[in-house]
Amino acid sequence: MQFVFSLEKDERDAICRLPHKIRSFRKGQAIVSEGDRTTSSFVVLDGVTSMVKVSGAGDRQIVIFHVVGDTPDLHSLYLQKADSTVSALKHCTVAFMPHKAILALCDNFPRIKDAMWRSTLVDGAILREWLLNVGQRPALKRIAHLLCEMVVRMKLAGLGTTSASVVPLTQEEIGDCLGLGSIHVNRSLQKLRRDGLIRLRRTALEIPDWRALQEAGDFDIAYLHLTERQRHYLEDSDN
Amino acid sequence: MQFVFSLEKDERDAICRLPHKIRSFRKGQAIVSEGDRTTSSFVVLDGVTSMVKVSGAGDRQIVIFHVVGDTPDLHSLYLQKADSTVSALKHCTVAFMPHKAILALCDNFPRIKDAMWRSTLVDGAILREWLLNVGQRPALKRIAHLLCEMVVRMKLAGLGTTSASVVPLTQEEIGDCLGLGSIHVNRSLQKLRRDGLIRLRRTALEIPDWRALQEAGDFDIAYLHLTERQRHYLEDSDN
DNA sequence: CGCCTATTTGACGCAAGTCAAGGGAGGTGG
DNA sequence: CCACCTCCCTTGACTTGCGTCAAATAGGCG
Repeated sequence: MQFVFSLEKDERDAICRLPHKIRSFRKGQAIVSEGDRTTSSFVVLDGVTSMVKVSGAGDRQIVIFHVVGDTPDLHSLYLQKADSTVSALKHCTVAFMPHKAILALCDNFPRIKDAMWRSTLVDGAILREWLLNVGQRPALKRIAHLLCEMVVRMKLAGLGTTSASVVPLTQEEIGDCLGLGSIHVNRSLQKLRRDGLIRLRRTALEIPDWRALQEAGDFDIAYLHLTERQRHYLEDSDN
Repeated sequence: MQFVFSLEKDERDAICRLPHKIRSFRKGQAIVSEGDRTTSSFVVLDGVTSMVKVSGAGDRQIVIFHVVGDTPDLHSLYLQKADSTVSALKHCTVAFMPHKAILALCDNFPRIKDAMWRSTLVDGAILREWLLNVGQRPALKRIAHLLCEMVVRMKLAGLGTTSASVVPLTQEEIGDCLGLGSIHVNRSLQKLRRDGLIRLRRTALEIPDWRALQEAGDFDIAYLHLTERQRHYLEDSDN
């Protein structure tokens, strides 16, 4: 997740010099489809992407989302065939970089390779927490938890703060993240509002009491494995 | 997952020459606990391990299991603090290898590093499928799916076949994998039996019709990202 | 202004959870 | 070798969180 920021200037420069092709995607458009064999990975320059899997019955599960600076399909470096679809949650622009160039870069800059590996490991840690969330927590906590993660990760990407942020998901999409129906999501959100834990109007989210929401969502930030630098960034920008 | 088998002899030898300490764990014993800062990773030599997360309310979610040849906590190489607990599902023996030695090995044998990275990516792919399973599929399919994955992965590890295998989990543990209560697991297993999809007596599992069970569980093996070699191994040993 | 998509509300049904109480199979010790 | 103990598994009765169907309302945006 935003692994770039744990690197030194020369390393970041090297990444920027990678051959790349910039493309934009409309909301809902697929960037990589399940079953694809890709020869390049991409970094999100703007917008939010979701990784989705579909069951045989046609039900959709969003397994993770990514924001500016993230590299959603880095795993395609080693896993030939995509096992899920990455698509744009809102209008996105991304930069594709050929696998070959990335691998060559990794050879020249071992620390970049390490940072990339680490970033895929953090995605794994998020996945584990989501599985706990979906498997064990009741709807209200699930939603609160998702909101917490979203706010933190958006803030790390320079979008919004802990007290005022944006939810780039429709209620149906929230349901697809959490294994809930959209109607139930709606009613649960209303309860969160009634309890004074959030104020939410359309996509604008306000959080009157950040600590209270974290508790309601059983949210412990540890699983995001933030670096020293990221943790400071969070604290410093906390009003 | 069993990344060793995609390597050449000299590479495997180098891994075997790693300094290591062998230890055994009783069923239920923790090998790594959430919050631990470890300085070594381990490979499973015998038995089955589970990675578990616990919610604030005390509910347990098994997020992945590992069998002989797997390296459950390779991610500790880059993520200092364990975000989940790894424990023995049955009596286990494992070999601990210091991080330093592993990293040095990675420098000398880049292909080992790649294989290790890849193996953590496959774990991620399994996680995604589990999230889909728990989030979207009804209890019966969830269980059938889990059984399918278990049988395949055990078989790859040289344990059991597609038609006769062993389930190293109690019904309660199956429930913890799937976000289901143990009573419901019990009733669903009975339905699978009534439908002739499985025969299960204690831990001994027989599968009369492998294809039928796969369909019942909406199981598509693609997400395991088997190597050429693994795929051949599966086919060759099919009765 | 009017269409389209997202949110909201209501009524009803069901899959899965919970509580409580047997039953069986292995292991252990006397 | 039997008796007991301890896990698991099984069964029954009841509850509930969440899903589903259907229809109304409310914002964006062309």
